[in-house]
Amino acid sequence: MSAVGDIAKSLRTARTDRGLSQAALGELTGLPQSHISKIESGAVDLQLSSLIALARVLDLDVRLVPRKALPAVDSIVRTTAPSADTGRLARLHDNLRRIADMSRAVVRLDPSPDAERLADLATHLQTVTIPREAMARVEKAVDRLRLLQRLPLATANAEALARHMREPGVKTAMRSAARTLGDVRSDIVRHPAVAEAAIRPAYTLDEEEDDA
Amino acid sequence: MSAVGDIAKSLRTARTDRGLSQAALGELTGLPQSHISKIESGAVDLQLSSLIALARVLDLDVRLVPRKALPAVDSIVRTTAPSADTGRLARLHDNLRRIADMSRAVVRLDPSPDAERLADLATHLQTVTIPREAMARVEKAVDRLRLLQRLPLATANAEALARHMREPGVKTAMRSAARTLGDVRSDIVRHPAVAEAAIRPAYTLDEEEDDA
DNA sequence: GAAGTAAATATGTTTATGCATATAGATTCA
DNA sequence: TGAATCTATATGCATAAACATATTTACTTC
Repeated sequence: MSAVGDIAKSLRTARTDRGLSQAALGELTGLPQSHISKIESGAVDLQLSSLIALARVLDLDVRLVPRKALPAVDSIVRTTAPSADTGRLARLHDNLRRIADMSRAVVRLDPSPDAERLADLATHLQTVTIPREAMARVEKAVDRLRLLQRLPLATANAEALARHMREPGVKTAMRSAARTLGDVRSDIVRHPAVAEAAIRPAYTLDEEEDDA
Repeated sequence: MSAVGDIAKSLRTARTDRGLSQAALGELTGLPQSHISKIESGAVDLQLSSLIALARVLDLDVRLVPRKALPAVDSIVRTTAPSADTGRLARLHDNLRRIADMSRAVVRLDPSPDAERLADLATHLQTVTIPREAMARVEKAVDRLRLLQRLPLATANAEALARHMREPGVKTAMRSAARTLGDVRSDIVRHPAVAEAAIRPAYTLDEEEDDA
C-alpha cells in the first residue's frame, strides 16, 4: 500500500491543491525547490525530517497507523479532505456561471468570437469533472476575469457594460481566459482517464475490515 | 506534533510491544541491527523507505493525515492499539494457563515449593493486566517452559509427566520461571498505575478445564 | 498564430549523511 | 565467573540534500 512513491504523490497533490509552487513550498519548508522536485517525482528516498517539514506546511501530520485501524483511518482522511475542497469547487462553478452569463451579455451587446468562445467554455467546464491538477489553472484564469464578473448583468445596465468593455485590457483578458480554458478543455478531452480519476467516490465508509 | 524523535519513540515501543529484539527486527526488515539502534536512539534522520520497512514488519503503515482529521485518527489508533496485540496477549494467557495446569499436575505427582509457586503465579498473572514493558519478560520466561507446556495432562499420562520431571534442567527451569514471574508480579504490585494504563480486554477464557 | 518573456519544474554537481559490515560494550542468567 | 543475548560504536560506500544551471511550461504581446 504505502510505498515511497505513494507518499510522494500525496505530497504533490497536497501542494497543488493548495495552489503552491515548488519554490513557494521550498520557501516555507526551507528545502530547495530542486529537492522538492526530486521528491515529488520519486527520484529520491527522502528523509523523515524532510517529510515532516513538508507535511507541517501542508497541514498534514505523519502517523504510524496500526494495520487494523487502516480502514477506519483512511475513511476519515478521505471524508475530511474532499469536504475541504467541496467549497472550492462550488466557488469555481459559481464563478464559471457568472462568466458565462456575462460573456453572453457581452455577445448580445458587441458580438465577438472571443466572447462567444468564453461563454461556451465557461458553460462547458461546469458540466465536466475538472482534474485536480487543472483546478489551480482554471481558478487563475477565472480570477483574472474578476473585473468582468463584477459587471452588472441586468439589461437595464447595458450601458454600463458597454462602457466597461471599452476599457483597455478587458477584451484581451477575455481572450486570454478563453485561450486558457480552451487548453484545459483540450487536456480533459485528451486525457479522460485523468478526469475519471478525479471523481470522488465520496462515500466508501468501509468500517471493520479484519485482515492482516 | 510529530517530530523525528516522536516517530523513533513510536517505533521502539512498537518493537518492544511485540517482544522483538533489534536484531530480530533487523532480520525481518533487512536493515542492520546497528542502524535500528541509531534510529531508535534518534541518532539518525531515517529515510522513508526504512520507516516504511520498519512499519510494515510492525504491522503499522505510514500515513499523511490532515491536521483536521488528527483527533479522530488518533482516537481510533488509541482504541485500536490494545486489540492490535490481542493475539499476542491471548497466546500468553493460553501459555500461562497451561503452565498453571501442568504445575499443579507436577505438584500432585511430586510436591515442591517451586512448582506450587509457579502454579500460583501463572494463575495470578492471568488475572492482572501485565504492563506492556513486562510482556516480553513474561513471554521469555513462559517460553523457557515450552517443554513443560507440551506435557500430556491426562491422569493416564502421569507416568510420562514423572519421566519428564526426572530429566535434568526441568526443575531448575521451573524455579527460574517462578522467580521471573514473581518479580513481574512484584513490579505490577509496586507500580499499579502502569498496570492500569494497560487496558484490560476482559479475560480471554479458554475452556478445557479437565482438572478435577 | 508566432515569438518573446517570466515562472515553474527538471537536471547536473558537490557535500553531508544514511545505510552496510565488523567489532566492542552491556546486561542477563546459569 | 562465563556464556549468551541485546545494544551501541567505528569505518567504507551509496545516496539524499544543498547549490547552480538548464529546460519546459504558461502567459503576454505583436
